[in-house]
Amino acid sequence: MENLKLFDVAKALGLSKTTVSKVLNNYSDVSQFTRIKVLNYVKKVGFEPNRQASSLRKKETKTIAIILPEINHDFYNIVQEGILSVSQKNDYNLCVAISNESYETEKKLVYQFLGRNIDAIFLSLCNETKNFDHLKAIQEQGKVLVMFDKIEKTINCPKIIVDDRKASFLATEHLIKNGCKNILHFRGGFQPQISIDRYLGYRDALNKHGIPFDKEKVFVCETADENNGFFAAKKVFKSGIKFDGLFAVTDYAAIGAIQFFKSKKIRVPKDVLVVGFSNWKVTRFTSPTISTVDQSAFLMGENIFNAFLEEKLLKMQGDQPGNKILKLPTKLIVRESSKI
Amino acid sequence: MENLKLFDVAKALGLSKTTVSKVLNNYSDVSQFTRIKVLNYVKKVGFEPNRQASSLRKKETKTIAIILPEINHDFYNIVQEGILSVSQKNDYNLCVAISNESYETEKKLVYQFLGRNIDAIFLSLCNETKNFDHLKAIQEQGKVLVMFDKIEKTINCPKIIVDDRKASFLATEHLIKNGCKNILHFRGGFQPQISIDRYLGYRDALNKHGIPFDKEKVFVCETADENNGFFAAKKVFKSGIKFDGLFAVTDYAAIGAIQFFKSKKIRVPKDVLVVGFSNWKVTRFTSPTISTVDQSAFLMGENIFNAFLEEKLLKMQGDQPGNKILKLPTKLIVRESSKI
DNA sequence: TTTTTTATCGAAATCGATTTCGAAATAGTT
DNA sequence: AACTATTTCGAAATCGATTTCGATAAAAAA
Repeated sequence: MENLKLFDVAKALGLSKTTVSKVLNNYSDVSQFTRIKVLNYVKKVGFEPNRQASSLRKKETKTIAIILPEINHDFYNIVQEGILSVSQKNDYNLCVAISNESYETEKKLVYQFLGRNIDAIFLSLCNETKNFDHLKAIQEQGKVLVMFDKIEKTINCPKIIVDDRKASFLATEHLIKNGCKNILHFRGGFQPQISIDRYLGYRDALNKHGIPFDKEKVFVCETADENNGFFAAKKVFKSGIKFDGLFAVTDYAAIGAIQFFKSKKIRVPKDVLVVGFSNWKVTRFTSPTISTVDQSAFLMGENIFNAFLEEKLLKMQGDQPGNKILKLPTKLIVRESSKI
Repeated sequence: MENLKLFDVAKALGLSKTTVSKVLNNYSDVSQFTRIKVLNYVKKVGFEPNRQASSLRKKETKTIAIILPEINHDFYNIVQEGILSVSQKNDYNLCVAISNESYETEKKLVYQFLGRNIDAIFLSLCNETKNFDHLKAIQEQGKVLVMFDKIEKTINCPKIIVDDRKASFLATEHLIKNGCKNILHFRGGFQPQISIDRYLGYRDALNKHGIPFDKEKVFVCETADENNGFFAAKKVFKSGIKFDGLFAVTDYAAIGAIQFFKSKKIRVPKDVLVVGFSNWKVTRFTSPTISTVDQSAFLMGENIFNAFLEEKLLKMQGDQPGNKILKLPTKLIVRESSKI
């Protein structure tokens, strides 16, 4: 609480700054007796070494940055909560920044954070990011990069995602098992991996159950929001394609579609079963409530931070960055929109 | 992008570190000629002074912390977005932490951040916080404190809120003007100011329109979430109180109430008009869609950061912390739940 | 021309820790 | 007892900037 300095502590104990600092940094050349004396005193007076001075010398800021494409987003919020739950315990600070789905901003933020010597960057890519030099820069500067959710496979770093493909397979299979024969898929853009994987999972399920794939039933929702979903549904409707199920790449796309269906008196789930993706809070409150895939976001957050800790160890041993892809389990949540 | 140091820049230009640093810090004792030479070179090679070294000397970290009661919360998300929109421009970093509505955590976080010499703390209080010593500590350490949303009036610092009382007055008046004579109010706890103000706004409206206040019609929803709203509605129902309108302290309380009403075939808005508070995303997607009060969260975020900048100026002039309360405008958003 | 101001620069001290390296004391070996 | 090895500690260098203060040169005043 006060503004004690290392020197004050040392003087009070009749020791040198060096020794006190060594205790605090777990050096071995301090006697047990002295160590305990120091620790007790430090605790008593609540001394904490000045962060800036320490960082300057140790080249470690105990601060990590997270760059998100959007902030008002249930999934990312809970991921953040998960990270904070572990990072706060480990005495790390978390700086948040938003790229707003803009590559330029993303790049700028990365370099900005590098200039501040953060220890690591946790990143979920923008949809439009195609150049990855800024990511390489992170590693060239000896900082840790952990990617999650929207990742880039060609970059060597730990990656935490959910098994989108399998989750989408299960979601689609759920529709099939509930009698759907003509299942629409509203997919995301062609860029982010998650969008591709969800599409592939959809196809996997059709395959397994011998339902012929019909590319007329797949619609691209670039931003995967409610308007996108609404207009995709409208297109489907106008084209006269037969359908009795919909697997949407996000909950918002599903919501948009359902809004359109309502406007045309197409009943959900009577006429068409709908499953979304992400388990956004909203889906519990719409009517009908919407079936969806829960991505265990909190768990993802915890794993992101832990991956960072592992990576730090690797680096201390002089190893190259790890390249594990951790695929977390998902859970299909069945609600009214897909209950027959 | 490189790891240049002040010394490298100085050497390259045939100057001393001192002079280069002076240019970068706008000292007056540098000739125009030298100044331009330095600035050009610095820009060319992209030199940025080491943050930790600079902070150590200047005692300014260009980092601010925001402590929120919850994170997965539309209002706080957008406030955060607003802050970031200005802070990123001003070259500040924003560290986020969550108190989880726990006083102990809030206190711990404050002291933790103080230990890291952040320049300011932006804080929305926990509902349970009754002791404010940790807030005083912020100011005693010469750091800036800005409170918003859930504030404590007795602490001297800039405060940014919306005019909860007036907004609630307008929301309630809207119900009255639409014919409601028996208006319920689901209020928050007795602690946070916003909860009190919303309650007072409700009473103001009744007063103005000559509707007698009936305390039987007010129910406390401590956590103001959907369960709270549900059970409050249940209590109302069981008690047999007559009602034709509901003004709820939060959108979630409103949602919970509507869910209960549905279960009892009480129709919204036919039998009862409902208005919530906060304009959460959800309210656009429920059915009926829910009338609510928009709090201009983004604007609040911008104002929080600007208040910090002003405060910094005051401090430089040696003045005491300001004590302005800035009340931002709100907007009543009428949707299906209160349309007759 | 001499003296005083003013403009411009840099050497060195400083911020507050960490780390290197050597000294002193103690323990262990022959 | 003499010598080596091991503990335990602290003086001083270091991290990379900022700031103080004094030196020099140039301009202004006498």
